[in-house]
Amino acid sequence: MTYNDDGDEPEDARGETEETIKKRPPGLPKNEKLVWDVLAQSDDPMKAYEILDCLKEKGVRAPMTIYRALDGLERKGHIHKLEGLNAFVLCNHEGPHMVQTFLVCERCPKVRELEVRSVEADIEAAVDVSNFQMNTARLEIKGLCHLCAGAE
Amino acid sequence: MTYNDDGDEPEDARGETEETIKKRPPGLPKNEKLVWDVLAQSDDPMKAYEILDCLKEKGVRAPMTIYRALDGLERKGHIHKLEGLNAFVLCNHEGPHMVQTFLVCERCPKVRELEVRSVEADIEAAVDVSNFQMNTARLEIKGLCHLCAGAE
DNA sequence: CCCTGGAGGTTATGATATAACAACGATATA
DNA sequence: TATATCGTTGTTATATCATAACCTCCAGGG
Repeated sequence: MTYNDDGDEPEDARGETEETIKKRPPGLPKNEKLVWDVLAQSDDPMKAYEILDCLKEKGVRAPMTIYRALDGLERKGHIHKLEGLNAFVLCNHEGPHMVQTFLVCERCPKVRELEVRSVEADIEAAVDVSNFQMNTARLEIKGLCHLCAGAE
Repeated sequence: MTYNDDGDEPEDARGETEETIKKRPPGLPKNEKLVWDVLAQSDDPMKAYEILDCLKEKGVRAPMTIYRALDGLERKGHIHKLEGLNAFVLCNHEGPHMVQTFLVCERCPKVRELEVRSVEADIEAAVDVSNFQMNTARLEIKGLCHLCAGAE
C-alpha cells in the first residue's frame, strides 16, 4: 500500500460522502484527502480540532496530523485559512489568486468566498504606490449575512 | 486614587516614554493606558504576552489583564488586531473607518496601516450586491516591504 | 543493496485566549 | 448615611490553538 493510492473518489465505504459536490484534486497524500473530504462535506469553515473529531473514527489521533494536512492543502492552494476564526474552508474557484475575499457572518457560522476583480485591481494599485511587493492578500468582511440581516 | 486618574501624560517616572509621538486618548482606565503606552512605544505590532512582559515591571501579572485592556481599546477603535499575526497595533488615523488595510512584511516585523478609499468603495459595492450587511472589514496584505524587497 | 526524501505516527510542550469569581471604588439615589 | 449598581481590577484555573522533536515506514534512484 502506498501513500498515494489515488482512487478518484473517497474510499469511504459507508456513503457518507454522497452529498459531496466538489471534486477532490488528484494526487493528494492520504491525510490530505481525508481532511479535504471532511471540509468538502461541511457547508461552513471548520476548526482543526473539529476536523480531528470527524477523523477519529478513521483512526486519526493527533492534532499534528490535521495541521500537517491543512498546511499541505493550503500550500497547494486548495484551502484557505480564516485567521479571524481559526478555521479552514475549501477554496471555491480555479487557478491561483492573490486576493481572497470572505463574507463572515457574525451571527451564524456562514462564510462565503467572493472574487472581486475591482478590489483586486485597486489593491494592486495601492500597494504598488506604497512600494510594497505583494504576495497574497486576505480580506475578511464581518457583518450580517443575507439571512441573519433579514431576521434583524 | 481613582481608576480614571487622567494625567495627560503617562505617569511613568523614568523617561521611558520620551520618544512617544502619538497622543494617548483621554479617559482611558488604568490598564488601557498602560497597554496603549506600550504599543505607542513600539514601532511594530505586539503580541499580548509581549505586552504582558513589558508590564511585569509595573505590577501586571496576568494575561487576563492584557486581554481585557486590548478588548477595551479595540472596542473604542484605538487599536486593531492583526489576526494573521495574533498581534496588536495602534490605529493610525482619526475617526471610525470600516476597512482596515495592512501591509504585512513576511521577512521583517514591519506592518503599515493604509487607508485606501477606492478599495473601501469597491468593497462596499461588492458587498452590497451580495446582500450582505457589512460591519467592519480587515484586509491583510502579505509580501515584502519596501526595505526587504530592495534587499532581495 | 543502501541511501534519501516525503509522508506519517506519537509524545510532549508551547502559545494564545477565556471562564469564573471575588473585591474595590465611583456614582446615584433613597 | 445606607445601599444598590456598574465598570474596573485581581486572581486562579482552564480551554483552545499550534508546533517541536524524534522516530518509522516505504517508494524510487543510484
